[in-house]
Amino acid sequence: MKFSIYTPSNFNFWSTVYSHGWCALPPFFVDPNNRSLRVVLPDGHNKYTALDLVEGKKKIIVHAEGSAIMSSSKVAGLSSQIRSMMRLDESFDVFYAEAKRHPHHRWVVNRGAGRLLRCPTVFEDVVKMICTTNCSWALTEIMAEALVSKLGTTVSGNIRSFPSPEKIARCSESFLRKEIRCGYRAPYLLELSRRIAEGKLDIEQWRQTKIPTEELFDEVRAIKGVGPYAAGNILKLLGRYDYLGLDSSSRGEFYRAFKKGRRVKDSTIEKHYAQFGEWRGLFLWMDVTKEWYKKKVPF
DNA sequence: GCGTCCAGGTCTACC
DNA sequence: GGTAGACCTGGACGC
Repeated sequence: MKFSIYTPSNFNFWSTVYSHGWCALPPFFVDPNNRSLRVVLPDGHNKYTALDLVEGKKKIIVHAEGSAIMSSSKVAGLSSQIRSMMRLDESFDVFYAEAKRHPHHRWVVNRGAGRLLRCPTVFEDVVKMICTTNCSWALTEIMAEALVSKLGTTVSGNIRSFPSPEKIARCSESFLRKEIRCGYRAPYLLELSRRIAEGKLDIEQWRQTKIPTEELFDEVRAIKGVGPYAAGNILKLLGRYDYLGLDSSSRGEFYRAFKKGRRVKDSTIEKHYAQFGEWRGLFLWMDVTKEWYKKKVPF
């Protein structure tokens, strides 16, 4: 079975898929032969649906495995999750208007960049973000792969889901350290998962909340293992771009692009991006990833 | 093959 | 409020 999701005129499928590293972390899977992105979406209590997304003309074509007809309510639920992941319901008009004003950023408009792919759940985004801290990207991939292969639910064949908070909450700290290879991050992931599983923390409402960004930043920072870098980037996935979320690679890219490789203080970087107001974090990310669009985005 | 060193963010204790 | 050291892993490097 297949169905379609119509997209805004300034949406670019592959620029969104390759907007950052998430598409390389399971259960996401980019199939270069079929030019598709596989996603695994939660679908009720401990049930999951695997879907292949393909770029269409002004739409995303969604292929579901098998020929069984889905109910309209199920299609609506899956479509809603995909719209959220692809950021289809957020307005980027102001962002693109600002990008047009700066010759250095006109490529952003032409490439349809700016929408950052996110996971079906905030929980998956936060866990993966913690797994990016203080390690190489290769180790992040190892941790994500282990979470899915050892704790995920089998959907079909070798396709597995990202584990639920309840599934991680039932693990021992030593299992997370040794089998998932998340080392000292184990107690952080355990505490987060247990608080959510016990109903003491609801982070899924972060995508809808109207509270000021500073307050939301403090809430995100209150999670153990989430410092300024991780919180700034989690906020970007929540549609708030007021924080830069600097790490070694984004600092390095700034030094290279604007200071001829010379190191400068973070406050200098912050001053540079202050001109972009509430979009500053996204403009920083555009500068960090500009070269990706020439090298990494295949389509 | 083995040992050592380093890079990568965050937390905690201490000043 | 600022700083130092610990946390853990993979990779690079020298032997």
